[in-house]
Amino acid sequence: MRKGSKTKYLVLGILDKDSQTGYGIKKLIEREHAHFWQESFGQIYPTLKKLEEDGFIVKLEEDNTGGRKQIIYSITDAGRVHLKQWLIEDIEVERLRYELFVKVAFGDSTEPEVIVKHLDEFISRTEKKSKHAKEAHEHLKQLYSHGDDHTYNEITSLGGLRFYEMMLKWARDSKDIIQERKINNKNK
Amino acid sequence: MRKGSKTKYLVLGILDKDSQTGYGIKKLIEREHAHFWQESFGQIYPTLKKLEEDGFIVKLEEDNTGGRKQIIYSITDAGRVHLKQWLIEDIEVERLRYELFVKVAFGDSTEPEVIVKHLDEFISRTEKKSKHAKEAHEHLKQLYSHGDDHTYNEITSLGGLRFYEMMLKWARDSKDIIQERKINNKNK
DNA sequence: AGACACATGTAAAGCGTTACATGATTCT
DNA sequence: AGAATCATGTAACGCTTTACATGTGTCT
Repeated sequence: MRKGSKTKYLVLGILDKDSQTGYGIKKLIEREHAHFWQESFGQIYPTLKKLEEDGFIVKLEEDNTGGRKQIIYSITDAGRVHLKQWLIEDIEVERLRYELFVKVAFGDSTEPEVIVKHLDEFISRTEKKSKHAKEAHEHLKQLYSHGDDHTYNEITSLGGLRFYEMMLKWARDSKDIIQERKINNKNK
Repeated sequence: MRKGSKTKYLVLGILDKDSQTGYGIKKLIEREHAHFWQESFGQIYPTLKKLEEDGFIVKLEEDNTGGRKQIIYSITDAGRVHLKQWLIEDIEVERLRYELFVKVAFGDSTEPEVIVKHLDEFISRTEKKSKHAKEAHEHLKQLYSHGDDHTYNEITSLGGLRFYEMMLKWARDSKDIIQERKINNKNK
């Protein structure tokens, strides 16, 4: 029941779709999985080394001849078996840490204006993410209607989109409640 | 710009509402902040020690006389200043790790039934949490209508509730999409 | 020329969970 | 009597981020 790192499965899952460099894996996680997962270079490169030692991936191409240093990795059959095995296992990690919620929960320890400011900043940050997620989701939906199936990406991007939209609505509603109860009614 | 641990602020924020034991702080985080934050004993007790050394909290009462060992901590003025300072600072941590999304995203590497099973299990886990969050939120709303103001707790619990409801709807919709596209249409 | 993105990798430091150790009280 | 909960605390281990080091290619 030990909760080991999931990094290797992220790497394996990505490589099962297409061969990639370590850098490419990192960028892909940022682009497609950022709503619900994140990894750093400091974890990806050592993981890649370890996965190769274990025979789960191989170096497909090492472009070192004068040009830019680049190592493209590819998944092996053993790697695919290992990934499939993990996909069947029960889910262990459901963890989220949102500092905004903590600060809002402690609102009574400061001025309402401080909390409203955090909510405003959150709203503008999240509006960008939401817009981005919407575009990505529309794109994937269109690919499907053109016969190019990315159903699982479409579903996860839908989750990201709905998450951002829900959070935006929550932040706006919360702002309204605080303003109504704590700011406009100060002359109570 | 270093992202230090937030544990001490959680502790301070909770103690600013009421004096507590370390155990009580842990339980309170589980009860009221679990939707968006979590802490372990292994972090709370050392943090309490450190906060006392720094003069941000004091031992209010040490019930050690024959009875059950218990240390109640209370926040100091210096602690309140420290907390208020942090509440003004910009938000640094917005991190979530949902293994379910990773597994769904890698759906093509396994059978659709495997993904549907994970979604089903997620739905039953989340239904419980959602129900619980709804009750907590209703309770806080009622307290307000009776003149007992817990606005900030009400807002954060609303966030938790909406999060679970959104996730439930997403999981159900996703299941439908997978069944329609991947399972019923196998005879394509 | 300078900024930025591509690309790989290591080391240090700190974060955080889990397991362990210990014991009292309350509930069934 | 036994299980669950209350209660405190430490140690080990592993996870994860951040900073650093280094260099190429592309765009303005």
